[in-house]
Amino acid sequence: MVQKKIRNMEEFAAVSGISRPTLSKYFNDPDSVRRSTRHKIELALKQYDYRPNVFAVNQNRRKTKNIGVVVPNLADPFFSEIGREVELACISAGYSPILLSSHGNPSQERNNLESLRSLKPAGVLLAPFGRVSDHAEIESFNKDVPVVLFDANIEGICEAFVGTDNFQSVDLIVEYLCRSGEPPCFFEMKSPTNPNANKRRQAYLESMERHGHTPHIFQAEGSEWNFEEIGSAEGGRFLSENAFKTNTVLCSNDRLAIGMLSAAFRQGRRVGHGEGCDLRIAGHDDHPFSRFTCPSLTTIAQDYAAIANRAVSTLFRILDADERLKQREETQFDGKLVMRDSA
Amino acid sequence: MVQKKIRNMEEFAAVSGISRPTLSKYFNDPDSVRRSTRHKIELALKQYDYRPNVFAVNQNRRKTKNIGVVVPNLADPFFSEIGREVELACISAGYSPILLSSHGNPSQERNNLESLRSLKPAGVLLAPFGRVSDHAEIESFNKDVPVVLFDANIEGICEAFVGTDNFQSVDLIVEYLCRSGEPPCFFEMKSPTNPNANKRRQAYLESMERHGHTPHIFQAEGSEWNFEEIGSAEGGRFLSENAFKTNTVLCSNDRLAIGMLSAAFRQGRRVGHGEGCDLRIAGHDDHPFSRFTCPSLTTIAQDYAAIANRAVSTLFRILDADERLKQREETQFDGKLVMRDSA
DNA sequence: TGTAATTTTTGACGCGCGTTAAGTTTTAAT
DNA sequence: ATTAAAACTTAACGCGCGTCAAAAATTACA
Repeated sequence: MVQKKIRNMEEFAAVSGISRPTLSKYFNDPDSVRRSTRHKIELALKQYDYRPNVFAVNQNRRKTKNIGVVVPNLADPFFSEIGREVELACISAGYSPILLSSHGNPSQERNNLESLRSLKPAGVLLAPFGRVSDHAEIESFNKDVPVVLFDANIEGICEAFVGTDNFQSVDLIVEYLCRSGEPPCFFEMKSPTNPNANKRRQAYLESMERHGHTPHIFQAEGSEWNFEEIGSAEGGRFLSENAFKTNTVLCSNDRLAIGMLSAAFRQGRRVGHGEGCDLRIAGHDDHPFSRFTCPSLTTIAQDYAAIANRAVSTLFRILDADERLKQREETQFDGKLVMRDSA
Repeated sequence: MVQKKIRNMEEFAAVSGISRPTLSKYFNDPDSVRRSTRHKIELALKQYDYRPNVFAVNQNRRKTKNIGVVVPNLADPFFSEIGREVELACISAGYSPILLSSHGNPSQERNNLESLRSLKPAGVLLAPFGRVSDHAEIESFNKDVPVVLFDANIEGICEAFVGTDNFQSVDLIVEYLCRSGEPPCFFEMKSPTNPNANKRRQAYLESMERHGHTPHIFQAEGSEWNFEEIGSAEGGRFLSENAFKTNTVLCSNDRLAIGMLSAAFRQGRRVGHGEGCDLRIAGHDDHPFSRFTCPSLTTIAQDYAAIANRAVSTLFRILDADERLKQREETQFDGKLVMRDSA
């Protein structure tokens, strides 16, 4: 069944017996044509595999069916996971996601937005760096294309933010740690670019106060993305110097915790809450590898799927209504405590 | 300095004093115009930030400046690393990489190639699943768009393949393990889809024979992408049953090894080559997390950058010459032994 | 300074599709 | 059967740029 190759919509109109404007309507929205013509078209589509030329289609449209998805670093499994969820949600809504990683480089974030501009996306889902992001650029971008932030919030910018409630989640694990042993110290990066890190520190301070304990914060030098390395080197240093005031350390995120666990192992420390253990380490994020650390890492699980879906649905609400939200929305999902062996 | 917004090349021609066809030539290849006009254009570009409309540009071109990059699973750090290297190499060559992940799903690999078709890419860099890839589809795709395979080879298909020489790398680590202790058993998935896995098994068999030892292969059930889980569950079972014939296990890849290390830890086994250790575990790939396992993982490092750069340069050689290679090329880089604490 | 080679300009057509306006057919309802 | 609404067809224009041919301008070289 060798069919004549269809070169354009004109030719497809000829073989399908449907006029070109109607076909154009159909490809724009299959439900916008009469049921019977839709059947005719789809029958013809099976015989002759024709697809509208993507570039010609988008040339005239002011908005495309593209959704930009920008994450700070795909090498971080957290973002590859949530990026995937977001991608899937976009596809099932009939949009084409374009996933861009900023490779841990804030200036790349600007580049990515810049390239997205020329792709005329209908909307953008952005997980920003935070403090080091180009706020002005993002704000200006949002004027042209609706942007929904996820994971990391930038106060007052863009249409909406979807993430995890760090105050709830940190309080949850602090409460658990206090209840089940010595109150935790807090281990983090010295100058985190990520706003979540700042919130977690704040949440730790408030939570400790609420539970009537003295907070102890330990900060690691370094500003790169190699958190494991930093957790291992700096966390290991604190450990070997016996700097921590209690036998329990809450790390600002799992990657730091993974590094610290490796340092603890090297130093022969017994980590965990069981018999013969003298150190407890906990994290935050439920990193895909946290189940396989030694010992497995007690942490907070963020609801990846919920965050991704809410971010996407919020964006689509804007796109469907074809107007911006009356008011900026912030959604924060609860984290869940994942009790494993390390604390 | 509020400049009039430029809407198209016509208007930019007006304000820059250069004719539209010359501008078109310039944007196609800046070196194709006279030096002085190039300067004029670039001067004007700084004043009025104009960019050619991507869609209009690509509508008429049969080939675009897009390069498709397809990897089986971005959630695997190996692929996010190598994907990044490939992206950077494309950008520095003036192309626009489009990174697509198949999310561990072979049928998604076909979908990705299908979507790429409509983007008329100049070339594609594909890390295929291997056995479960749609060979016919890939071969047919390669007829329209030159494809260079990397990481995983499919015999005789596409223009070229770039990867690691598994026979060299496995021999290297087998030799090391034999020299420094008991000869290794081999732990792998029962029905790996990845051709590298099969080569590594074969390489293990040959290497053991060469060194005069009896090979022992242990295979885990399961066919998913959660290698750590499988390594932990199945590898842990073999460990607890004392199934391994020697005290040394070479895992087919680091992710299996990471899982097995966690199982060994749970069982209280002392892993390593030092005093008081009764088990050695080694991996392959130098996964980003292998430095932070407990103990740190002895493994084989693949030369990510070399593979990525060679794959990209091979593709560009085809694009520049505008003709296919006379003969299919295969390049295999040597792996390097990374000695850490686990073996 | 003259001539040839190179580069640019002018003018025009085409790509494939979105979109509109006016006319025609089909459908649903009276 | 009558009528209005809904859906479709026909014809045509425009989008922004690639590309071509012929004419004009610039450069290189002797």
